Amino acid sequence: MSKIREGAWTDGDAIPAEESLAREFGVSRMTVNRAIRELSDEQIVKRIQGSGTYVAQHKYQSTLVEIRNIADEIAARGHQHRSELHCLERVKVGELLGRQFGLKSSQMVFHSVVVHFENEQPIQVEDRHVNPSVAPDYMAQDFSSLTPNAYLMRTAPLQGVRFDIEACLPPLHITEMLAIPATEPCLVLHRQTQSMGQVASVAMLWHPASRYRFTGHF
Amino acid sequence: MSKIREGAWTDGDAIPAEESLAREFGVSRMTVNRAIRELSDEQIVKRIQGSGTYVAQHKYQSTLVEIRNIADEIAARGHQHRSELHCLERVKVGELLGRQFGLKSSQMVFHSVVVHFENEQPIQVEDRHVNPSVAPDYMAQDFSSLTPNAYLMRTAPLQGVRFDIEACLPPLHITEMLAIPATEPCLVLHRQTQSMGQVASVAMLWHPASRYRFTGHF
DNA sequence: CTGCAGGTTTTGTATAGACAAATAAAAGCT
DNA sequence: AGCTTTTATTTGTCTATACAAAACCTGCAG
Repeated sequence: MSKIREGAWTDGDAIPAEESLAREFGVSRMTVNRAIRELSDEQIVKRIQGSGTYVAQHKYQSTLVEIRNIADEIAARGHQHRSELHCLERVKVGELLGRQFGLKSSQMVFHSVVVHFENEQPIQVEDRHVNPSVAPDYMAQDFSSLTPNAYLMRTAPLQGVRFDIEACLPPLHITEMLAIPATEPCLVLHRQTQSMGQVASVAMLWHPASRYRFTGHF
Repeated sequence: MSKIREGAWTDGDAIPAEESLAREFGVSRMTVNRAIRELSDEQIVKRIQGSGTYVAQHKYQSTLVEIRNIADEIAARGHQHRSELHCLERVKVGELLGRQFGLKSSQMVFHSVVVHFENEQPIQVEDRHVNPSVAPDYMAQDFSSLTPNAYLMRTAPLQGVRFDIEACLPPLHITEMLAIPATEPCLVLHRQTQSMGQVASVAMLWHPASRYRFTGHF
């Protein structure tokens, strides 16, 4: 019953009351209520109890990119996923990373580098540092069968994520792992996850520009 | 009536039927129905007509990037926005773009190139093609005071957006407009907007890697 | 055992009615 | 006029009922 969408009410203010709409369309008020409530959920109209409902002028042009676990993403495309562990070690966190973790620069964290393949083509280098107080058994995992991401997800309840996406010319060792020429830029996703009140993990995800893009629709 | 949220049903499969929940909590089935429908909207449970409702095990680690109008974005940072019109013309749409618009390759579309500045530093090249049947007055606008984006938003009701983000080494004329060296990659946002059942606009937004990133949190 | 038919369960949707809560407008008082 | 009180309007929520649609289960026939 939402033929109201195409309705030419496109303006800044009021639309008829529920009761009159119900009479007009020959349906009950509950039905109109639900229809309008759904429009309200979609930010298309704004309802004010006691006053009326108004069409929302903003209609944000906000489009959204969804960022998921790389293994799930590849599986959703119906492709084959494989990963290669290049490095798994304990290292000093250092100054810059220490600030992100909220640790002293001399403290130790886990560090892993995993290359993810989609149909045997390298598509992501996952360079990750993990807070040992959140995932003490990190070093004992078999990351060829379970991605670090999936392990952390099941081990530590995710509380928050901060991330940003940038373009970058990759350093040499990244170009080698991705098997790309040194002149090809990368899409880099930085992701910092929080769990149990601490920074659980700081990851840099490198994707070759020629083989990867973030995509979405609305 | 959604004290079901904290409920310790956290598992992979089924929860009681609406009727039994209604009896248990002493409310009507409609109320239970609405409560569960809202949980379903939030992807917390999955409902299958004729079968039952199941708690969704995924609980996606989906983090979201929001993409907005560049002028609003800069204003939100408290910085000064200015734009420079480099090109405004009618051109043949060509084959590749024609497919995106759903037009024959000989038909004409509007084309504009605008450079956006944040605090007098070039931060985005907006290369845009517009379907004249959606915005016939496009050429008559003053794009130094109003961004093409904002004009289209107010002229044509936005129905859908498709986009993707990629890293790219820019062509020469882009590097000149952005005042960056030829070796610096760009973050490119392709955006295709739909309005009134047609493709209204196809835009390529070029950002210098050193001065721009998409960012978000959750 | 297999396959089909029919009945049962469960969600999806619509209806009419009732009351609460918030806002807006009108009336009344000083 | 300015303020308060009352009244009306409008949305928010819940109830009890009814039927449709999809999935599941059971029993029967072959």
